[in-house]
Amino acid sequence: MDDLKILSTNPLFSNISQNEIALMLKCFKAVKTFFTKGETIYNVGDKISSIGIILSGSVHIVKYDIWGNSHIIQRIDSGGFFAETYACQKNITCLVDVITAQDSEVLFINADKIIKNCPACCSFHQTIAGNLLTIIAQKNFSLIKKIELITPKSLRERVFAYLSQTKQPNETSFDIPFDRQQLADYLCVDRSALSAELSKMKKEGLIDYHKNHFELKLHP
Amino acid sequence: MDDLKILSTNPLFSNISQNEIALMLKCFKAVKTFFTKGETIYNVGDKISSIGIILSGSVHIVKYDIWGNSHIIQRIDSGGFFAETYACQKNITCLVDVITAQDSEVLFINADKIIKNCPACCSFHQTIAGNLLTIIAQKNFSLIKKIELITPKSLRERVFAYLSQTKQPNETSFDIPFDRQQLADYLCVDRSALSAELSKMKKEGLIDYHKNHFELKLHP
DNA sequence: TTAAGTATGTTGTTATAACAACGGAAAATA
DNA sequence: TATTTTCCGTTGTTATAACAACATACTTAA
Repeated sequence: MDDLKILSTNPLFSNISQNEIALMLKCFKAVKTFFTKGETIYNVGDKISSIGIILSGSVHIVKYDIWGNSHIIQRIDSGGFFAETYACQKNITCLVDVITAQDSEVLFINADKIIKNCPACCSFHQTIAGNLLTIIAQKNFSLIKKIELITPKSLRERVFAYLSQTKQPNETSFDIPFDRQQLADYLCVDRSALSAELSKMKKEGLIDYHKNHFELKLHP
Repeated sequence: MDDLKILSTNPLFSNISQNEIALMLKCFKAVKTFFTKGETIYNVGDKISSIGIILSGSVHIVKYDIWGNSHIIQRIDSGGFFAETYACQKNITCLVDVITAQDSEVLFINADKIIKNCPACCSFHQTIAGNLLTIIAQKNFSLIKKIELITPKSLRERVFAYLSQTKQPNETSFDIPFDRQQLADYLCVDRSALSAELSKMKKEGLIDYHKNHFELKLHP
């Protein structure tokens, strides 16, 4: 069964064997549902209790602005999952739509089933609960770093924030994984303005760089 | 014992009685430690495995910029807790310092103890694990909303983002909990610029407001 | 090698928000 | 009520980044 192979690559099931996964899906009463392209899986306003894992296909997370225009804010492909933030909380309603981008198979797992132990108190049950916690904590961490990046108003501060996040401790010289346009998108600034600021910083002796290789010169 | 009363107000222990809390602390091998004012609880670079709950006193979360200047980014008072994001992940190191702002008593609970069930498989153990998950998911949610607020570059878009986050569905008229200065801080903009933009939007017929009461006029 | 295409840097203009400074209204206090 | 303080809006100036347009490498393919 191919589904188990896909699930075994999912961080939710890391350190759990395919045999154990199969057992858990029964225990969780997980439900596999087929959606045709363009179908809505979750709606704005929904109360959500299940995490969705994409077995095949892909979905879009769609957000509406105040004028009613829709914007795709995220695309999740086969093997990915969604709604974990919602499913772990009661009393909140969904702020986005989840819509299939193609014909898709989605596996739903009720978050309560993960949190509450089955009577058998099986060891892999603890593992998946811990995995879920770690996943959400990781997302938390990356959101915090993102906020640190875009909170500063000035372009120079954002560049410094990014460079200090990216560099390893005790290293001043390092490569970044973005080209200029990607870095500009990541920092939510204009590319040419970024280039201009970078070369200004180089002239002032604050940094040095060549292509993707950067160096911080903090004590000139 | 006053500690139990403080803990029972902590969201980590919601729906758990004081008697049960007392039992759990033993089960978790929770450690209470006294720190004098100015002592460092966690350092940048630390591997962290325990959540800290403040029984008395308060702590500062301190972040260093690239020049080595320190900034207090959060203050946590008695009853609050910290390091939950770090304690739920292995393989990451702490990016901040945690320093006591006054003489303080802190209770440390190893996150693994919460995740992994005790042999007794007690019911309140599940409750606290679920609480922890909910807390982190909630934080996640509020971080996402914060990012939505500060991602738009223009002041007007930020105002719209805030108003649409704050209004109830199917309501166009509502109160906001901030005065102008607080709202400006929340949106990371200048107060007078915010006032100017708001009155421009009112002139254009997009919104109406009086003090804290706002109305969205989307279809003029 | 030449040609085409892409990534990056540079310059000048413009829009926008920060900032400073002030005036008036409302609220709090005496 | 009188006085002080706080809050909010307004105006003008300035700094900054977006934007457009172009120049210059560097890459890739013909």
